[in-house]
Amino acid sequence: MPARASSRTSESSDKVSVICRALRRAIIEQALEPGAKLPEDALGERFGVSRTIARHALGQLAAEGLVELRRNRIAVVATPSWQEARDAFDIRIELERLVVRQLAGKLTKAQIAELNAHVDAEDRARGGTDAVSIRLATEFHILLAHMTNSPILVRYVSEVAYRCCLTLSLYSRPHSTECAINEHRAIISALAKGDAAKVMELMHHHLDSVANRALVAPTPQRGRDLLDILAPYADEVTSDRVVKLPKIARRG
Amino acid sequence: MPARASSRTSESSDKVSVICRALRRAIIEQALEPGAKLPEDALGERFGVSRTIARHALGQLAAEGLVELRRNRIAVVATPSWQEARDAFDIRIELERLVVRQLAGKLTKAQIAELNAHVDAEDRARGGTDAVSIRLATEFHILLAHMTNSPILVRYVSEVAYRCCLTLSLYSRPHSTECAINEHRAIISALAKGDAAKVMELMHHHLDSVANRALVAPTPQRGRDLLDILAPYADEVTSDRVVKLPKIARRG
DNA sequence: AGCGCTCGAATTGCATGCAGTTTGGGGCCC
DNA sequence: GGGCCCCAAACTGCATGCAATTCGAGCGCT
Repeated sequence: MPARASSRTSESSDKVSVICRALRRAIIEQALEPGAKLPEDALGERFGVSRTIARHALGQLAAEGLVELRRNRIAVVATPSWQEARDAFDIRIELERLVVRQLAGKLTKAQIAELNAHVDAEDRARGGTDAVSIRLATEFHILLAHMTNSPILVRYVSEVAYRCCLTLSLYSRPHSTECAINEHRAIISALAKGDAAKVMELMHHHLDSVANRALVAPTPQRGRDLLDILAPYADEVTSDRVVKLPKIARRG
Repeated sequence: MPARASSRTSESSDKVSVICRALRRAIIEQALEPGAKLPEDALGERFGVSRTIARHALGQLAAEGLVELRRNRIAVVATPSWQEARDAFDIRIELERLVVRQLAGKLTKAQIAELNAHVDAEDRARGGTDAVSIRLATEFHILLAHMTNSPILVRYVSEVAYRCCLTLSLYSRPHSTECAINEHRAIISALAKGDAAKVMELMHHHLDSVANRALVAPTPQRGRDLLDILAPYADEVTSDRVVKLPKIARRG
């Protein structure tokens, strides 16, 4: 059985979804950096909708972990901690091993062609900006997930992949896409051969090496992170006894 | 290292979150059955808020997969297909294996006591309704996830566990909680011993057996599912050429 | 100059109103 | 009697308005 029927994965075509998609893309391409402010008015005006819609979109993005929402405060692009980034990658590894396990030996010729075409596109994009390369690499993984025809799996892989994208932009240095592309090709060929164990191992190694290249060290908190450093220590105060930190961290 | 600092997992205390929690619970306790209608007005009135808020809550729940939202139509409690249920369990197995792998040998005495206390509560609830038993069993798994202190993992495990809860209520028969409780105890003791491989195996078997007990067969589509049966066949039409099905399926 | 304080502008939280769509029931025709 | 159509009621999609809160620039004090 090559595939189940394709299924509507919510996210239809109402205005909220459109804005979500636009923002998601802007975030993973780093047009919007982590910490960037997202006022409802501004979004609404930019996309030609009311605050209500913009607000709703921010809610969805927050549920996906791409945006941070604090009561009465301007929404900002999420700034995952190093630990959260590591957690995301750990989850991603398990999910994507599941993806390729389900897919091994089950792909049609057309699907394999589609995957190869995508990697070709990645190849062509090597001259372009890092952001586009990263986006394409991420979309390769999402394309794989789609081929399982499991809407739930698609959703989780997409979400966690986007989150990883986000952390890459935070903690990663230059980023060599070369080997990633080769690894993608290796995965495709192992999938075609139908060697489930092999392809799971390849995927595991692929993601692990991406993670390790990116999340180099428990990074001595570069930049804005003073608040994060202090957060654990302030964590025992009850939520109403909020510690008013002195103004240290500059804001985006 | 027993634990990282506890972290705010969104879902603070605004009205939207309150409604989400209430509905979530109502759904997993089957007070609201799959297919039940959720009109914005009614929710708003019941919870003393405006439609805006109710609507937003429904949006969140839809993102979690507990509610189905179709444009211009009343929201309904999700009715996962058998295949979706199976997919959810597959994902859940991988995620929870990750949970116990991270937890094995890392739990404090206090945490083990907390787990045991929870299972005791499950035990005491055996006389009560099925719905409560199922909820408690689910909450055991979520409690485990919390102990990893990985907010992302907590979120995914919670979501997928709730989804499984929902499918249990759809496809499962009487449900014997006995063995589940014993399996929970076995997992706790293996966690305490720190045998990661063993506990992963236990968790895998536990969830697999719950799934198999529940999702007995590719169920010959009992009840409402005529539309689902036909869906794949209608799937090649483009979205504007919608096939108008004759009025067959009665609605909730 | 540096620090804190205050107050207007910016922004969010939420309710309400209006327009467009869906729903379902009653009447009409066969 | 059964099927079809039409229409009012129900409901959603979305914008706007108002109150409450936060933000941040400027002012005065040290």
